[in-house]
Amino acid sequence: MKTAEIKRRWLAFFESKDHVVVPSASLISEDPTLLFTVAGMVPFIPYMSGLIPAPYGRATSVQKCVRTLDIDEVGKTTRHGTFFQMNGNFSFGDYFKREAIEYAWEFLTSPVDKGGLELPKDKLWVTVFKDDDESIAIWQDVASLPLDRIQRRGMKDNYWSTGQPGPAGPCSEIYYDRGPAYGIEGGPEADEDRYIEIWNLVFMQYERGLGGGKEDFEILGELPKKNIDTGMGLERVAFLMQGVENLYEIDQVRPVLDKAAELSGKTYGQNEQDDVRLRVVADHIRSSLMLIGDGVTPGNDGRGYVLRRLLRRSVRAMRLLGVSEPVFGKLFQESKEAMVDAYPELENEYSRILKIAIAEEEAFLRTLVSGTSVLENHIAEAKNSRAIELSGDICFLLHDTYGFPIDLTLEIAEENGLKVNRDDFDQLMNEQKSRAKADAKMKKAGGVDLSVFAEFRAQGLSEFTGYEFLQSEAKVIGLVLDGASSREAKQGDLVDVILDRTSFYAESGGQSPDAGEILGDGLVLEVLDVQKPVKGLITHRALVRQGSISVGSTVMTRVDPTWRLGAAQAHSATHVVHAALRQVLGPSALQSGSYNKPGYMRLDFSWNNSLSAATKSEIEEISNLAIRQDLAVSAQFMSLPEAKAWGAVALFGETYDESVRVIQIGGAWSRELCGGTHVARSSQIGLVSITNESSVGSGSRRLEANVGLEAISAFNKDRLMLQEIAEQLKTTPANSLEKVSQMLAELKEKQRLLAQAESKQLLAMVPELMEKMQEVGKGKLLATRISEISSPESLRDLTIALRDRVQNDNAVVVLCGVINGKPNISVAVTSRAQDQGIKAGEIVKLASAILGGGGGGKADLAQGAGTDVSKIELALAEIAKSLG
RNA sequence: GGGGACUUAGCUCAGUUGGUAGAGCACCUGCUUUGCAAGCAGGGGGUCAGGGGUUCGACCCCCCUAGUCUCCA
Repeated sequence: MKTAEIKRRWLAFFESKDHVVVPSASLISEDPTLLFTVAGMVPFIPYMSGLIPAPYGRATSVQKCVRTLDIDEVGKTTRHGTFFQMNGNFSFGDYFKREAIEYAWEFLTSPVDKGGLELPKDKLWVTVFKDDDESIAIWQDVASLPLDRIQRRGMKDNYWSTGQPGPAGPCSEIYYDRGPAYGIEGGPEADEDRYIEIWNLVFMQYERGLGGGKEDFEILGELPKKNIDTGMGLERVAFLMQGVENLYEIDQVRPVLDKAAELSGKTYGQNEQDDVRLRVVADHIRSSLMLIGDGVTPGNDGRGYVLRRLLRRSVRAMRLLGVSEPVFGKLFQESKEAMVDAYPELENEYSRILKIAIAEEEAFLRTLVSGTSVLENHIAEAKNSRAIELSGDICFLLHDTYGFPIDLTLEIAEENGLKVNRDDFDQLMNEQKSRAKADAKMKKAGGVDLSVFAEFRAQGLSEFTGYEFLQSEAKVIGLVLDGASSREAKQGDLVDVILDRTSFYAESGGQSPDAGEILGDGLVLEVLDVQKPVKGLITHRALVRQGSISVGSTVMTRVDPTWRLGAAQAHSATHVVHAALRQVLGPSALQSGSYNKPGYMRLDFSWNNSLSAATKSEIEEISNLAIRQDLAVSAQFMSLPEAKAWGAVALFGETYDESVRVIQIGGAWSRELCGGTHVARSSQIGLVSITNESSVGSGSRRLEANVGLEAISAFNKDRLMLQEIAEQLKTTPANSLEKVSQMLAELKEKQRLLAQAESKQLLAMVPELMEKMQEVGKGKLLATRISEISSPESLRDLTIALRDRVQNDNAVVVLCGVINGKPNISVAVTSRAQDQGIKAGEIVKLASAILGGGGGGKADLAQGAGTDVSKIELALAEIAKSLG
């Protein structure tokens, strides 16, 4: 049975059992502490923990997941994949153990023509928590399983909790017996490779307290609402049903593996090491495809870095298989075709996905080239010094600084007959890891407890009136002082205010929060920040200026109209610039983040090269043209599929409800899903002026612009500056540029002429100075004072010129000159004199000490300076004496 | 978020404990020669990313800023 077919059956089965079918959430987790959606239940966590009331009693989903913790195990085992799909059914205070077990058994064992999977009953085993007699009874009753196929296991295997206070409970797992060829008898307790876990049923029934980790804690009591959370690994079931050996050989993955084998000329199944590499490629390509599809772009931190690693590991594995040409085009094509049945949206996204993948492949091939040359240098060096191994710090340097993978270092070193000090490398690697971890620990201390907001959220959603109104009458639902709920806040308090409705916009979608006041009878609060700590709940962080505020009272929210206009201008400008950007660069230039506040906007987007000045001007021009055309800006609510059919741009990492808000500027000219506040017509934006374009890491660029009045005042500032420059140059602003380049050219020419004249002058002095050359001891010495010299460089050049005249003799040239009122000395020694043990550096040291300063140099040339001009003759005499 | 590194001629890059800024390619001139990266001789081209500091003296050491690469969390 095809993987996509198992998925369809799953959803149909639970839909028939009155479950709401919830589409897979994005791989980009809504929870900021998680990089990715790592399990099927992640999107339901707020409902499980009670933070937000569940909108339905029972639900089902097939959730895309990415987990990279065991990335090094990929390809080596049957069941470690970085991308996988988790089939789940969930109950929020609705059904419990009996139904959960009944549904699971029915789905697994009912005949194919009845919508089930028809797994043979005698191959299924079950584990339960050791004290959970209730579950055992249900299993016997529902499935008529003999007791010897139900195994009791302890806390470690069959008890679920998050590791922290909150819901917890026993679980029951279903296993499939692959048969005696795969291991010993004795059930999952004995061999988890023969008996493969396919489904985990979690019965959340207790509230757990503090305590160490996942095994040692106190049970506080029963949960008021018991939940069911189950997860069936889609890939595992698929590989069992498809009669293949592991998850890399299922229909959604195998074609990539085959293509990689074809490209490398390898035959799968002949060599274990090559097989692992082929599986790594197949797994990583699929994960990358899905991640890019959900809007992740390669980067050097967070999610982007995980994706980059997956892509680069694929390139590395291909290279170890003997392929060094670019291959992503072919591999991604296979992966897309294998996945598109289950995820049709991949078809539309594919050209964007491929572009991003190929750009990363090219970038990595470049770093491999430069890394290879560094490695070759070190190998040559090691061979020259007859070393037998490459040191660990060189391998670490290659990995850490040049991004050159250790496996490739090992391979290439081996080809050159060198070993690698792997222990030192691992040690350095661990040091780097603990550094980063220690830092993360420090930063994490600032975590906020959101539970205080859960009770307010349970009373309902905060209504946002700010799209239509700047002011709203509202009732005070709650106050939070120093993290604790409070009845009242007095003058001077900094308080979080929760209202039943508000005209204040909370920070989201890149738009900064509204500023303004909350007013009441003798009451004035200055609103400093507006946030949504929990989905659906708006809090106002405010300072009580006058009077006091209490729960239950009626207040008026008043947004500062000037602030709001500025914010709306900036946000609409962001949409306009985004549309212009895509018009110029094409649809792959997708916004990856934004920030805007009155007068300023910032837009991050995926793109590989810096923008030329012409491109920037073009974007700016299109933006301002759209502003001048006075396009209508409208907002309307519709379903997500409707919005997508309209071609509205959805931004990744944002989560959208069933009903989404689409902002249009000039109809189809710009359509984006957005919850922000906007101007009514594009002309109200006034002006957009791009100030800067820069990189935020490889593959990601940032545009910044001034908006409205800010743009005009920035222009004014520039104009004033240009005027001042023109005045200084005694010309007009229009002619300033020409004047400056003219002046620079002139200056350069003058400097050139000056240097020429000076060197001519210096050379002219040579014959005269040569006459002062004396015989001292066995050699020649020229030690004299120069009257006219302008710089230490000239003094040096002259010294060298003189030495060159006697370069075949045993000779020393010493020149002293006064520069800026200080005595300078320069000494040059011919090679024959150096052979006699004469060192220029020592002569300078001797002289500069007499002159009251310092100096030094090498054997052939040295320079120094001092403070006492009157000592020059003495110093020269001492030099002559020392050489004589 | 934390670390490592890079930025030198139009291009690719050397520059070894701070003391004369270099090579190859490209360019210009001349000679030789008429083809597959031609040869020979000569020549032009540098705010050593920008700014500050230490020093008699900084491409080199220290600090800041910008751009780029890279690893780890």
